[in-house]
Amino acid sequence: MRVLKYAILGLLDKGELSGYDITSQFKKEIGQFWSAKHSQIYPELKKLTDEGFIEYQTVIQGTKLEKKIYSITKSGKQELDKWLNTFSPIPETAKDEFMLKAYFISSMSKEEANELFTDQLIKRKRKLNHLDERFNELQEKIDDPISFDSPHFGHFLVLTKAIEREKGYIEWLERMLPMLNK
Amino acid sequence: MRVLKYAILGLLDKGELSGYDITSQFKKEIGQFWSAKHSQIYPELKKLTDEGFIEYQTVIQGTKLEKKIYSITKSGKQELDKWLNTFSPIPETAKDEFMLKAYFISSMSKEEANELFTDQLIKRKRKLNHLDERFNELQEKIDDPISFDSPHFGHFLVLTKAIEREKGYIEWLERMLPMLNK
DNA sequence: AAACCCATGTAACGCGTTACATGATTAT
DNA sequence: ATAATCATGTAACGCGTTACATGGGTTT
Repeated sequence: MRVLKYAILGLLDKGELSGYDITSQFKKEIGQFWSAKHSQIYPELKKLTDEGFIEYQTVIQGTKLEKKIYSITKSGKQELDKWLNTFSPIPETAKDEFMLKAYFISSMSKEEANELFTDQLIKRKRKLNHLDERFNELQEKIDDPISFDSPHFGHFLVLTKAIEREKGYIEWLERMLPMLNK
Repeated sequence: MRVLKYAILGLLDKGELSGYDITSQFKKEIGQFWSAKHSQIYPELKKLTDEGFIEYQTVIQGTKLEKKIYSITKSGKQELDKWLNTFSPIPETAKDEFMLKAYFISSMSKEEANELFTDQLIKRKRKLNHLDERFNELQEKIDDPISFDSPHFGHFLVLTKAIEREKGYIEWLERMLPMLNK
């Protein structure tokens, strides 16, 4: 399916970026739902350039350091739009290693299961706190209430969804934990 | 990380299975959170046998059809327990192609975004219905209320979590949709 | 007879991570 | 000076999907 291809096209449609910048983006906002390492990104950028979906200018940073600033082409924008307007089926499987362990709870003692779930709850709560902080930072940047036209609307969507995900996890863990305590 | 290794060990710790049976399991209960195709399972079974974590007997079905019934060894059970008792960090990224599209909402028109979100909502509701049906089927099999000791507790955990996941998705989509309508 | 399910395997290819490799620039 | 960050690439390996390949058993 080459999702990375579309992830890069989507990022470049927001603005010009270097390979390094793209790597950085995957560590931030969209990183909750998609990411890739630089070792995968650089070859993909080369491929997309060969295919004519993106192009670049070489820029000198300082005196020697070269960087390539990529931008999306008309052909690339068309390709992106095609993907954005494709309705895909929901994946059968959303892989989650913790839930795989949970499924095998009959292979654990009650104490072991309790520790596993408690550890997961702590980590999910910590993650929710981090996301809440980021949401507060976003709130300060936007003209409340946010709307479709805000340049931060995409960020708002992924942040609220990630927060929903963690809250849902926490709620479920807290609902299951009493069954592992007594 | 070889998660498939542990998925197979976990399944075999519940009972003896053929490669075909394991493939079937991934289409059912645990399929919401982990799965693999038979083309990946058969080589992995061979590898686990070589490593001494599982073993098999050949059984004749009918007159000619051979199948291999696998079971976990003591060494395999130890390996499984080690994994079950390892606390892993929450993954930074839980890949979700729909959310990647959502992040690129600024590349869509309001109408396109509305259609995308509406389509997703319909699909998530349909999935929730299927999961609810499966939950009702499970309810009939168990001595209500379910407890840690029930042989269906693992199934109960993954089903309730999958239902929570879909409900959370639906709730979030319904919260976002008004911003794409007006 | 045909369709569907049971049953096992391999081959080719693409996706993704870790490690290898190098060097410039900026902040402390 | 030193550490952190910016910047780009390749190599090796493992994971995962699609397709190729074969055949037996059961149900309609």
